[in-house]
Amino acid sequence: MQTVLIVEDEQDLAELLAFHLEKEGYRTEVACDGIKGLEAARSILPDLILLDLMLPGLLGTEVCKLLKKSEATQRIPVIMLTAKGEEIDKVVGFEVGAEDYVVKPFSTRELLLRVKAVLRRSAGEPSEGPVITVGPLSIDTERHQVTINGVEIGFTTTEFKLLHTLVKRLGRVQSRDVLLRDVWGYNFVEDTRTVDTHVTRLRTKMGEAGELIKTVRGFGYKMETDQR
Amino acid sequence: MQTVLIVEDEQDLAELLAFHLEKEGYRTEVACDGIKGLEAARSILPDLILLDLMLPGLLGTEVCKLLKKSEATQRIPVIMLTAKGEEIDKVVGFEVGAEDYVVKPFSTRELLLRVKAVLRRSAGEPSEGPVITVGPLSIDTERHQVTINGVEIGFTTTEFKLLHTLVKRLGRVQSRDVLLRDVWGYNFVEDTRTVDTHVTRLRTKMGEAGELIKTVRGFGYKMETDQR
DNA sequence: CTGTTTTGTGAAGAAATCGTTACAGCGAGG
DNA sequence: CCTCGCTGTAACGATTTCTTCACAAAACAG
Repeated sequence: MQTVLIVEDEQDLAELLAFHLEKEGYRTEVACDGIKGLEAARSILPDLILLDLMLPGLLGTEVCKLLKKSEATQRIPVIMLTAKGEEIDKVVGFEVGAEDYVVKPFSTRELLLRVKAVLRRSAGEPSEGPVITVGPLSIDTERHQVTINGVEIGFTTTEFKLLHTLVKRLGRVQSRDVLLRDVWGYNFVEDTRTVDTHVTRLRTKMGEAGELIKTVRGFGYKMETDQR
Repeated sequence: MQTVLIVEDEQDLAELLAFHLEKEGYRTEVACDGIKGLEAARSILPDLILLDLMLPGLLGTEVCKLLKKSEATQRIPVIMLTAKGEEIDKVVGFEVGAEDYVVKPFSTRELLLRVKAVLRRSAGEPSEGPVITVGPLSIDTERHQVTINGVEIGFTTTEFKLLHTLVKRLGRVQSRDVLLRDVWGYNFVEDTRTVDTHVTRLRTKMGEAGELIKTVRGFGYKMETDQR
């Protein structure tokens, strides 16, 4: 059985989360501020942490950074809970190293899906460090720097986030919907070519490495694994 | 056929929703206030409830809480309809255990998509992992990849969905109607050879493994279990 | 064995998706 | 107030993919 640590100061919400997660068969622990969250994480070593961004005592982002610094807790995946308008950019840009994030108010369904997805994944793959490399492409999430064959390339914020999201989910197809939600923060959109346009821009800037981004017709895009 | 209960006091909206849902092939029931909604839910046990937040008589949140308390209705998913500005911030759906929520004014399309998503999930194909294997055939839904004896084969969107559906329901015959509904999203169709054509293409691309797809004359197609 | 129904299949027109370019709005920084 | 860079949208082909249709093949019933 897997354990989920919930770090959230609104008691109601924390309880609800715990309720739903337990209904799905997870064991849960709750901590109501940043410090306690950190302590709890270190002592019980949960399989996943749901971390509120706005916390009394110690901000969620700080907690997350600290977790990622320590050997013991480094590999525990973190899903950030953010209110709309809070500095999602930082979380997404991944100066913080969270696996995923969800914007409040969110639906039970969505959160549970993400929890499941993250847990399923973390079973196999090691969670990566601050620098991710795919073939000739290397992206440093802390510095917001991308190099291809050692040459640094300038990307805009949106481009970087898009690229990062694709790389982070290496090999897995991301639908336009998902990308719009995770990169752009749109909650619901019908039919836009925005993603396509940005992919084109990415590919152009990436030169040859642009071919790493593969179109999956009818579904979305994915970053090619370099193994071949 | 699945039933959706609509609990909404604005008659116009309720009718509009009912109309669209029926067009999509669902049966609908309408209740115009909280009390009646609760009664209806208990007597007809719908597969899904669309629940307005602001209801005369009994607030939507209360209705939802009560539903979740009772054994019989506990598992019925609820989608909350909330007006903008209503205390969504309190994560309306959450405190009360709703599966999802939609903010008014919403597009019909959006609502329908959510309804489908929720129902699909609760109708529960066994929540399979990302990779399914049958004999020499292996399909990875996350990567959108199919391999036969280790060799990757390219499938188009529809082909992939069709194959996935057949594999998901291993050994069970799927009628053309069902396939058209689940793969193509068509609701009412008469006599089309589209499915046949696609099955042919699947078989061709699959080579020897194509024999795994069996024709059940007069009924439809099924994916053979590999034991023999 | 024969007639009838159902399924397989190839080709061609119809439709959908995607890549790309151009452009206008917006905001930051001078 | 102006300029410049970033973004999202629209538009237009170019392809790819889907659907339909016609006919062949196979299964079935009597």
